[in-house]
Amino acid sequence: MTTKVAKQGLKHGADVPELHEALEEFTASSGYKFYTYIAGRVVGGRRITNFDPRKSPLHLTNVPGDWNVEYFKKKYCDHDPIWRFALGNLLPERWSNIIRRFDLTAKQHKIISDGRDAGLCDGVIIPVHGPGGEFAVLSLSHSESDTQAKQNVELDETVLHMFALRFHSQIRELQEPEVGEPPADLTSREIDVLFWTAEGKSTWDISQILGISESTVNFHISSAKRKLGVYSKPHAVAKMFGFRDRGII
Amino acid sequence: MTTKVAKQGLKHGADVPELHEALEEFTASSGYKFYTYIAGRVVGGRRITNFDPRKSPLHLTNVPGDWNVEYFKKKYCDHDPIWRFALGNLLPERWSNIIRRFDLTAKQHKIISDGRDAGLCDGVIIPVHGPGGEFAVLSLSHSESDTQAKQNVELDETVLHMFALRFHSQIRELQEPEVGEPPADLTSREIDVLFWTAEGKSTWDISQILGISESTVNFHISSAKRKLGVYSKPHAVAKMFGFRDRGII
DNA sequence: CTGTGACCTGGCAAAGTTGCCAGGTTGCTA
DNA sequence: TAGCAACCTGGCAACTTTGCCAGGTCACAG
Repeated sequence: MTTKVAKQGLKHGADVPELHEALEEFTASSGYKFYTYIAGRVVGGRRITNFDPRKSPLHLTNVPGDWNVEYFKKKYCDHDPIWRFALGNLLPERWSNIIRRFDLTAKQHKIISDGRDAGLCDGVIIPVHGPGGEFAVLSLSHSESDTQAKQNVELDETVLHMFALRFHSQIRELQEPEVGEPPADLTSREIDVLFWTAEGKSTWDISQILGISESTVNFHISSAKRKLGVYSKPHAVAKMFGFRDRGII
Repeated sequence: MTTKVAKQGLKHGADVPELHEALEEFTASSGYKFYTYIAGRVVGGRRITNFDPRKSPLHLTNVPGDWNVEYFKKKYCDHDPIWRFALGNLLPERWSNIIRRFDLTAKQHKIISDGRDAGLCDGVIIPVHGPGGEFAVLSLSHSESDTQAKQNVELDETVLHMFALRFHSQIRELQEPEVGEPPADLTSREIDVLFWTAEGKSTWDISQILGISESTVNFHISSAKRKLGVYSKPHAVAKMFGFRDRGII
């Protein structure tokens, strides 16, 4: 399995159904049985939304039954050690390694065992982190333990990782096209004041930090808001962090 | 160049000088001349600080002269299209492609041309995103344009990417292992009100959107702020999307 | 049934923000 | 040397937020 495999089916400009098909094929060729891909944005440290909380995160899976629905309904993601591992780490890891390496709570053992009952015995979790809390996981698994299962002999976690990154990168292009908005050309001082605003400082605090008057801080904040096309500081901060804006200016 | 190359010198438990040496070797074998690796945490959308915000970001480079010092001193990172691209994207990209694909401002053209004067003519930027705004870039470059330069014929951006991810993953293990606060367990209503706050809505607006009273909106915002340990809405908005926590429980 | 936590409502004073006005300095470039 | 953009300052009225108080309903678990 070479790096070429990691790109299979990921042709430029593919739509979600085409990408889903590529995921099916990749899973099969990797020797795993089940895949679950979830993409969204981390909120409050452990959950994810599709940023707009009225929608649910993007969810592609071939796990039978209601496991994935139940998982989020019961807020398993708040405690699941595998989910939590993915949220805090960058590289793929085998479930068995995570379970072995950490001392799990009773609640966590129950989640693992419920998963086994649903046919998810062992597998690999691949985290994908992006800007502004963007987050996705690709979870590949089967119903027997890794040692029993016949995996692709050339299987390398690196290749799984590259596929996940490329797959997610294509998905995110389809999520928020957001082409219309001209990017704001903020001055360094405008970035300064918004930065400290995001750190929780009031205009008076910022005037002391930057050694300028409170009026000036207000002036720069107003300019920044005007350029960003917003009418409140939280909105300006959110936009600065690039939640909605993938521009480079 | 196979996936094995991406792991060269990255033996488990290596310290920063050993990793630095591995980076030197990898750069040489890749056919590039200069490397710059910067790791930290994104603040205010476009700048970075160290994991520990009191220190400066981790910085490993062999670029001669004061270019890298000047770069941050002059706040080039606020506008540099290559830096901004890395902040907003997941996959490696050639500088020349970024410059070609976007309409740059005069300020941005000047940064590129200043870089050329410092001997950084063309190269590739590799972004690495992590949880809670964790961010690193590996920039590999040379003093001639890509087409003129003699690169490793087997060079594949995928391999550069894998090296960067593994390299950064090792570096982060060496940073202060537990800087994180426990993640805030926000209720869905608290997430709702912060979401609409981030969208620029006032408490009155939100009361209309959610069909509750303004007092209730205030109540939920207060609860969320208390849980997040902050005293302003902009700070809460920034923090809700910027939590850093590496534990799994 | 009692406790717990999420969710909801109202009011009020102090503090902070917003949007507007007017003006000034500095450094660069045409 | 004139123009320009970034940066800086001060003031003021209208508005919003903050942090506190008091109280309520509802669903669910021990």
